Amino acid sequence: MDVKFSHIWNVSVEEALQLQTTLSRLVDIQTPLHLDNIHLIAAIDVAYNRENTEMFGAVVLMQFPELKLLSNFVTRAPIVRPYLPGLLSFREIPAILPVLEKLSEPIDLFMCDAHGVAHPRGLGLASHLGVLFDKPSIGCAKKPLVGDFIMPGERKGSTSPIKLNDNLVGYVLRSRENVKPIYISPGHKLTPEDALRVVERCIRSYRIPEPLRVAHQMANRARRVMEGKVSGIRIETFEE
DNA sequence: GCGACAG
DNA sequence: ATCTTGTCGC
Ligand SMILES: [Mg+2]
Repeated sequence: MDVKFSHIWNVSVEEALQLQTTLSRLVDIQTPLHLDNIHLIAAIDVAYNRENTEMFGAVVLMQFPELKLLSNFVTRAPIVRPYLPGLLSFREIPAILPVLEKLSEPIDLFMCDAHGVAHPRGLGLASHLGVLFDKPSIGCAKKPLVGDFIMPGERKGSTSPIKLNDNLVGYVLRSRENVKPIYISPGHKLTPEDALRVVERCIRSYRIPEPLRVAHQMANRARRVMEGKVSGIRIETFEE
């Protein structure tokens, strides 16, 4: 899979903010998505080691709408930037970029554990990734970042709009009855309603949509398996 | 100046 | 995000 736009990642905070503003002009949340043409979803998540020195990324390919796990790709990368609210994409995208560029499968849509346009400058991680690869993307976060909204009803399926400066940027969705809701916003190439529809169809029995739930598990599994190892060689330590 | 603040 | 066992409620 090739990127449409590419830019350096080791930039200063000021440059990162400027890049977001520039790239946000390319974001499209107007063009409707034809659900019938969506067959392959790539869900992405990243896990960290306890020392906060390494990231383990997972890209899970799931068949839609059957939600059948097709494949999983993992990566390992050093943490080079601290976490700053609003700049998450500059920290996590570099870790998974290598895998995505090597993928040959025809990805129809990205689902990310982050926000899309519900972001201070309209370019959350999901939007950033969507623009770079020129593909539809959805942001599905566990906590709000910006925007105004009221809590949806306690019943599964209840929703409430998220507004940012009078603009609709997403929906809060109660994916499970009496359980904290999730925050959905389009990343790129689909509308807020489309993003909500896709996520709703990805909810199986848990709060987190199946693709992201599995990606989260795979990222953590990769950490368990790989951390402590060096270039594929198992290192064992024994006490005196 | 204060509070908010994805992962 | 990560550190962690039991406990309460649906
Ligand atoms: Mg995550």
